[in-house]
Amino acid sequence: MTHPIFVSVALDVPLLPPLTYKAADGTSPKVGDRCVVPLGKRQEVGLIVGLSDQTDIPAEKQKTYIRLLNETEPLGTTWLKLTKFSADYYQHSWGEVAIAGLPSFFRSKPRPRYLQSLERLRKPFAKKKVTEQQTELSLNDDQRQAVEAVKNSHGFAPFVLHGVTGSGKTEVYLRMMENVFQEKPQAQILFLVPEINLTPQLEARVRAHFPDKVIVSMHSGLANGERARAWLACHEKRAQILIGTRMAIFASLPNLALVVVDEEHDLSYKSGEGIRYSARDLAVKWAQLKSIAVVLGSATPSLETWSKVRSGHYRLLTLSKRAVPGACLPALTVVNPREQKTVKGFCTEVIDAISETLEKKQQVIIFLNRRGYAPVLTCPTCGWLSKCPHCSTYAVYHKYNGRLVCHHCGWSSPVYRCCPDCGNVDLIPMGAGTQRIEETLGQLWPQARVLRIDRDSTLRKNAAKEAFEAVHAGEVDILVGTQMVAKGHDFQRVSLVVVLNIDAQLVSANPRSEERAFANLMQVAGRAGRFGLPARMIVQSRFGDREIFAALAQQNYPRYADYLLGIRKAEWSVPYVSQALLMADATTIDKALGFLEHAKALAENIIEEEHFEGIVVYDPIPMALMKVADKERGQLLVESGSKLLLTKFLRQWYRSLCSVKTTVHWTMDVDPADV
DNA sequence: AGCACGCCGACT
DNA sequence: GTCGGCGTGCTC
Repeated sequence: MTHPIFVSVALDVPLLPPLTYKAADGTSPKVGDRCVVPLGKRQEVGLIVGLSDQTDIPAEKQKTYIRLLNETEPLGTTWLKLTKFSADYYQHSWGEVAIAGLPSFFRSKPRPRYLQSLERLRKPFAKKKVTEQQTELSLNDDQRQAVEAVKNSHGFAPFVLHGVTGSGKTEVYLRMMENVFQEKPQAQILFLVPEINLTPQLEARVRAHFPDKVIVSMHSGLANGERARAWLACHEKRAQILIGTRMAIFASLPNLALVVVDEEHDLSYKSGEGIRYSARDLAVKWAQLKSIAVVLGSATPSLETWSKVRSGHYRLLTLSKRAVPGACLPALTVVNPREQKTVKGFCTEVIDAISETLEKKQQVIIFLNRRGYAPVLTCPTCGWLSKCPHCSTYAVYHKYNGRLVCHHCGWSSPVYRCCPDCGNVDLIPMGAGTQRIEETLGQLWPQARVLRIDRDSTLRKNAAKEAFEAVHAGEVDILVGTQMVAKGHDFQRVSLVVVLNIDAQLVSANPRSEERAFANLMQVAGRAGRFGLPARMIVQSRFGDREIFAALAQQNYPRYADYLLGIRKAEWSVPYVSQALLMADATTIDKALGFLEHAKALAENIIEEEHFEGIVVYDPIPMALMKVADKERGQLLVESGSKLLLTKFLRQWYRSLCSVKTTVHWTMDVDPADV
């Protein structure tokens, strides 16, 4: 095919297979090149995914591309395979995945001074100052074995690096990377992290360890230009290390030689809108397509990952000891607030422990997974509750700015001076969030320096960084906060961790909520006792006899994970079955459910006619949070013991759904995080 | 997804 | 009589 006349172009349009265009005279398109094409009345950037010298398209429909964009290398075949796989697996068009994964500079029509802009993007990166002094840490046996295992692996090799907080996972990642570079100096490494702004320490360590490598990062906080620059550096092999959040999975890395997914259990790897992909799962796919090693690291791996360890598909590397000399596990106590005297929500045992810790000039962390002052405001006279006018949930009372805020749709209003129903002026905040706990701490220990860390306190740029620095500098005695306090920060003098209000997660209807509670508890436990101080962890819970606390006391993740897997297997639920969720939203729940009923009938037809026995279709139900931002939402679950069968079925079902004429808006979520 | 075409309601 | 609502259908 020396003169391809026709090119097949993937475009960022739903349900559309690649379209055929004529190559412009004198151009030599390659698979992986981008081009600007006419599409109806508009012009779009598309990706050439195929070449041919003939077509079935009638001549009057044939159009020629307007401009071939080949000033950069074409996208590689593995990258094309990865985006094609993602499109098929998550039920989108190829172009939706491939084009949408590009930075806006490469996905939009070239602006007038395109070539100059391209040159500007190629400007070399200034070496970032290495702030952290590199100290060569020696590895313990566990760490050495893990590093060796990856070094000696050949071809596609998925590993799970399981190690409690403080067991030295980061050092192991660095050595693994070092080995890759030793063998192949031009290699590229993809390092995925949950949220980059919460892990500046990690990025700094990677930079300090590899001062000679070009290291770029990719996350949603990046300006368009910066993102394009990082993307191009990866694509043109000038960058060797890419540290990024889930979006980095679609970066072009022609020399990819190792993938690391840190905190692989983290929910932020699953995209919640648009193409609902799991960057962790696609990381494994990347590695498979490239025939390289992938390392999934966590103190509390997801059950999906753990089941693959147990089935022998992933190889387990365990770091059993805390690598920091003198570090110890905190001793766990569970206290029942129903059986003990409480003061403002704190059990007396907790109060005593906090006082003792403060007297010893050590630090306390109080973990509470609920921001705001109070989750709901109520009128004691008539029973009015502060409902969000747009969602089926309550608006949270925020005292510092005197507002009611909906945490789901963002609705906000000044707090009412009196009950809007009966006029009573004494509205009562019910329950406690981080702000109220902060206030209570100030009342109980007026001399203590209290700092709150949650999404509200860290809105301002650098606020989070400054807050964490204050803790490090010892300017804080009690740190109260949400999950944010538990993520990736090493605090020097924490010897007491208190967990409030974990019970909601232990009695939730969502089967995965308990495993997340465990991950949260393990993570926050890891904040204490890192530097040789004997440490305690006290959890206030009514369910002290649950398996979760026995496993937590020993910091024994395998015990708990195997226990949960046993239950899941008996219940025939995830990860032993694969699921997909069809979600519909409309102005009324009846419309949404009506559409889903129709979708169910279509599914049942396909199952019968195409012999998809083994696919289970449930009934449409309103979603747990039925209304969000004035949209009423319903969902329909389908499930199968065979992932392959489910994927095949979904493709057919998706096609028939696309031809349903409806005003109902719907999306499909393959491998949903919550059902 | 856009964007046009098309057929029914309230305005200068 | 037109402006514009969003239902329907197509994009090589």
